[in-house]
Amino acid sequence: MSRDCRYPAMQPSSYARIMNLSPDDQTPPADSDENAQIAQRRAKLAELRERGCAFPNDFRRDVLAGELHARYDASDAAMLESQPVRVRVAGRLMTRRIMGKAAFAHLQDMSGRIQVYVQREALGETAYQEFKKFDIGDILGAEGTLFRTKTGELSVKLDALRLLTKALRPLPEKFHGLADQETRYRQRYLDLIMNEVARTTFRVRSEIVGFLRRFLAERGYMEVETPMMQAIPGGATARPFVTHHHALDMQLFLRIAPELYLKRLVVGGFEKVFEINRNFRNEGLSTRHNPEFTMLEFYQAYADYRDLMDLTEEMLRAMALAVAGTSRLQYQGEEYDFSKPFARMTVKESILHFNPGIAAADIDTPEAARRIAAGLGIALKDSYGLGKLQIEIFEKTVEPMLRGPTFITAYPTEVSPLARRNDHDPTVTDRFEFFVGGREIANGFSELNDAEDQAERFRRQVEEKEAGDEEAMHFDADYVRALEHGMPPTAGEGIGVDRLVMLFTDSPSIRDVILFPHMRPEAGDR
RNA sequence: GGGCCGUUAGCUCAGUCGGUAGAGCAGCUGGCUUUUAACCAGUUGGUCGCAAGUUCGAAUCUUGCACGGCCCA
Repeated sequence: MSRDCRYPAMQPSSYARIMNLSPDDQTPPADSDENAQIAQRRAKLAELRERGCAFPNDFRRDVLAGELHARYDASDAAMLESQPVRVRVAGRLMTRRIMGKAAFAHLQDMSGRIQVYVQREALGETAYQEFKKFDIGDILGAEGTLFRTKTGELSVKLDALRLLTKALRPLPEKFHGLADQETRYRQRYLDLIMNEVARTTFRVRSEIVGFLRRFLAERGYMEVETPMMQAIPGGATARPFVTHHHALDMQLFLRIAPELYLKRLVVGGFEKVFEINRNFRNEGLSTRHNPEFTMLEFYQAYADYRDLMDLTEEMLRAMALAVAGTSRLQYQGEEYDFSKPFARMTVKESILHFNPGIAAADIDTPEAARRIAAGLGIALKDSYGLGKLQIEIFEKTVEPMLRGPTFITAYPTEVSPLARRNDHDPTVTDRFEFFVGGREIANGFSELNDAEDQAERFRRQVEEKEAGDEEAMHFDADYVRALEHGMPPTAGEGIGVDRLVMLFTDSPSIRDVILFPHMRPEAGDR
């Protein structure tokens, strides 16, 4: 590695030609937030350009910071001295302490940080002066020998150091890091550079998604991808985003769920399928809702909702151990134990359990349930039947109370247009939802495979849509046709991946677990 | 959609009763060859979110708007 640039310097004129700049205007136009520090860095970059070595790409590292710590943290100073280890590391300059003719600095790469020791004597006067012009945030390549400092930190004594990428903007302050929530979301790269918590959160997210894929693949499920753009949005009750296909001159919707396509695949003979992908719902934003969010959906023929509850319990218990390393998850000051059997209750049982003042008769007729719901201050529409009233009461009084892992079963048919009716009580479906910390994490059911019943339920949804319910479903004739070809008895489930990641990373907001959460445009961007 | 809170230097934050804007970090200059929030001395840097209003005078008071946070629907 040479400390000088290895390419002959270009003439300013040729540089200007390449960059398509006029000779008088070799610096890009200043942004509105330019300041003296950025100007200084631009000047340093311009100098590098003059020398023809602004953005080299010939440096190759041979080890990561984390690997060095893993291998040599146990080696003492004498061992490192007697058996010298040469290393080439690269990373972002995060800290620097210059003491005259020598300096310490930390380089940060994807695995962590390693301290480097820069001496004028070792580098030579020219390279050392270059080093002093580097800025926090610059990307450097360094080569040297491992040693341990007086205070015991594993470090690299450098004999060569190069600037690989000039950073034009200063990083946030080293001690407090980046604290502003808005900037953390809008400029996630800064959050990731500065905050270990952010890096950990998204590594855990990646581990969870990887775990889910392996867990399902090991059990014979096949991963598939189904349309994100759909002519008829289906599979959930939600308002869709609308877009337009120009060549076909037709309206398309971003999908609100993959469900109907995955079940078409079960009809087609792919009897165990899953998809991990984005859904889009045109709703408000909150700490629990992002317009696009990630769902796992999986379907299995010759299974019912009870089989899926068992599978879910096994999945989450194994995930806790594999990802968190414990079956006791800490979330926002509460602890949830995934090792014990998960609680199971029906909707009606749970309402009675958490409302000592409500008797079974109070939620068995529409009139009584309406009185109870109104008494709870719930806004009611005339169209609400008994099932919808029960669910409103459930969501208001029961959901927030479901702290530990809990399955709720027997959802009213009225609010479950895609689920199979219960054989003994046709007013409810063979469906469950799974809750932790008062939040719905999963939703699964024995699928409705009666094409005629499905057609009837679509018709009822269309009536509600025509009555003004923008979330009600469309009639999907092709889906009914698919069912008419015969779908084996099937169970299916959706798991909200973002909410799962929130739980596993102790994140209070869904924005903390989505790399680039949706934000309103910044002022001046519109 | 409603309520409350916030927006001041690149970053983290002060700013009293309305009286011409501050610190630390970062930057710049100088010193310092085992530091680690390095240290010592000096120093640059501001559309006080935006726009109106009140006032002799507004970061500060009022109104509206924008963006964000928390809570509620």
